[in-house]
Amino acid sequence: MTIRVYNTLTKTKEDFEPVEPGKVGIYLCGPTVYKPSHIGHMVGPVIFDTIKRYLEYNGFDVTLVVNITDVDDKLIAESQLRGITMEAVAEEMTADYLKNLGLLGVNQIDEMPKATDNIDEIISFVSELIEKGHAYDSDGDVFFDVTSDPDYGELSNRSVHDQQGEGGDAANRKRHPSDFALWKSARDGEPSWESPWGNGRPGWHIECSAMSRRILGRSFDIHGGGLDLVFPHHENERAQSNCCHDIPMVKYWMHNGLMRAESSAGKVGGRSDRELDDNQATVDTKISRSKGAGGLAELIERQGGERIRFFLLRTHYRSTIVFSEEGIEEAGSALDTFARLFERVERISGESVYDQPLITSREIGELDDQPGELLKEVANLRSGFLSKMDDDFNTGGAISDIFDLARAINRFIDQQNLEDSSSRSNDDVLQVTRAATTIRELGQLLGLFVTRPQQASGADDALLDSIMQLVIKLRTRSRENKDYETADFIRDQLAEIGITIEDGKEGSNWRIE
RNA sequence: GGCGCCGUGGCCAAGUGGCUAAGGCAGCGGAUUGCAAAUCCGCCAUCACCGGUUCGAAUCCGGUCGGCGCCUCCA
Repeated sequence: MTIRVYNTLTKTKEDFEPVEPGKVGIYLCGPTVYKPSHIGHMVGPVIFDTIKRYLEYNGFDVTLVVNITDVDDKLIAESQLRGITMEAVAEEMTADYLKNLGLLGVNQIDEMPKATDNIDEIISFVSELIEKGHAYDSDGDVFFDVTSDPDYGELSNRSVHDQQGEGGDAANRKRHPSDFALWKSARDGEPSWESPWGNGRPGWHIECSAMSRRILGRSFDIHGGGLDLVFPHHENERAQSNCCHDIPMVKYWMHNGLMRAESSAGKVGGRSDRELDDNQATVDTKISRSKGAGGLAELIERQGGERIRFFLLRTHYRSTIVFSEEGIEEAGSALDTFARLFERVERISGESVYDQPLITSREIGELDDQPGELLKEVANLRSGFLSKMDDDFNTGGAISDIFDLARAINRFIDQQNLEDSSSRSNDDVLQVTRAATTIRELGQLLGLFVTRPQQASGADDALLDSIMQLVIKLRTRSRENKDYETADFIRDQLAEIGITIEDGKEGSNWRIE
C-alpha cells in the first residue's frame, strides 16, 4: 500500500513519503475574503479535507493549514466601496466562508492563519530575502529579484523571458518586469504597518511563505491550491521560500481543477462573462447568479451539504467540474440509495448503522479476517476502494465500490429474505450490519455518511411518527379488507405532501422525500 | 504569440498498453407487489477523427477537428 500523488512540479505521480516519517504538513491556499464565497471556492477545501482524512486513516499525523488573506487590493476596494473598515469586510466574509465549509463537512482544518496576524513574521521574511540578495528596496516598495533565482519558472514551466509582468506605476520601480512585490508602500487612506522600508503592507505571495514556515516549517509535504494559482502565486511563493532557506519549500505541489459554469462560460465567478457577446452573456450570467456564483448558502440550503460534497467528489480532483444544479440533484438521487439501505439494515438489525463503531484505521481493517459470504465480498470491495484512493486520491473511481457494496448488501438481504424476521439468523444480521458499517467506514474518508441524516425516517419527531403509525395502521386495515381504493388514496395523498409509503414484508414504512 | 489541459454509452464519470471498457443518473425488459415504491436480475458504448508504433492501444507518437485553462486579481 503505497499512496501515490501527482506532483505539479514533476508532472508525474510519485510515491508519497513525507519529509518526516509519520507526519504530514499540508498548506492549502485559502480565500481572499472580500466577497461571499461561491461553490468554486469549496472545491479545494473539500478535496484537501478528504486527503487529510485519508492520510490519517493510513496512519499519518496530518496538520492541515488553510490561510485567510485579509489584506489586499480587492479588500481595500471593497471596504472603500462599502464605507466600512477592511477588518470588517474580512471578518464578515471569513464568517461566510467558515459557515459554508462547515455545511459541506469540511472540519479537518487545524489552523487558519490570517495575513494581518503575521505581519512581524512577514517583515522578517522580507528582511531575510534582502539580506540574502534576493530582494531590493525601491522607494518604499520591496521587490523579489527573479533573476536571482535560477529555478524561477520551474513550477509553472515558463521562463523569465516570456513573462509579461505587472504593469502600472510599480513597473518603473522594478529592475525586471517579472519582479514581484514583497512589500507595498502605503498610499493615503490604506491600512498599513510600520516596516524598515516605511509604512506599507505585504504583497500577495509573501504571507504564504511566512505563515507556512511558522506553522509547518521550512520544508513541508504538500502545498495545495487551485490550478489557477500555479502562476504566479505558487511560483512566487516557491521562489521566496526556496531562496530564503536553500532547501525545497514543498515536496508535493498539488493542484485541483477549477469549476466551470455550464455552457462553457468560463469558471464560476470568473470574469469571462463580460467577454462574451450579448446573447451569450445573458445566458451565462443567469446561470452563474441562479446556480452557484450567487448564493452558495442558498444552494447548500436547497440541496444539502452532503449532496454537494458528493457531487464534487464524484469527479477526480484534477479535472474541471462543470457546475450544474441538475448535476447536484443527480448526485442526490444516487446518494439516496445509501440512506434507504441504512434504514433497511436498521429495520433488520434493530440498531442504527450510525450507532455502530467505525474502524478509523486501515490496518485494523486489513487484519480483521471477515468470515461469511457477504463479508468476503465486502473485503474485496473495500480493498478496491482503498487501492483507488491510493492512486492519487481517485475519489470518483473509489465511489463505484461503495455502490457495489450497497448492491451486495441489498442482494444478500433479498436472497436470505432477511426482511422476514422468521428467516433471519444472527449471523446474517451480523454480516449485514458489518457490511453496512463498512460503507460508513469508507464513506467517512470522503466525509460522507458521517452523521445520521435528519429526515431519513420519522424518528426525529415523535408526534409525527405516532401520527404516521396511526395512518399506516388505518391503511393496513383497508388493505386487509381489500379496500385498495382507500389504501391507494391514502398513499397518493401522502405522496402529494412529500411522504412516501413503501409496503414491506412486515408492514409499511414511510419516508419524507 | 508562449505554456498547459480535455474530447469515453442519452447525460455525468472512472480507467491511460493486454481479463468480458468501473460506477451513477435516466430508459427498457423481467422478478417481486393487490397496484405501486424500494430492491434484485438482465439489456444499453470499442472510447472525436485520420495515420503510425506494437504481437496487442481508449490508453504511446504525429496530424486534423472541437472544447477549455493560464500567461493580469482569482480556489
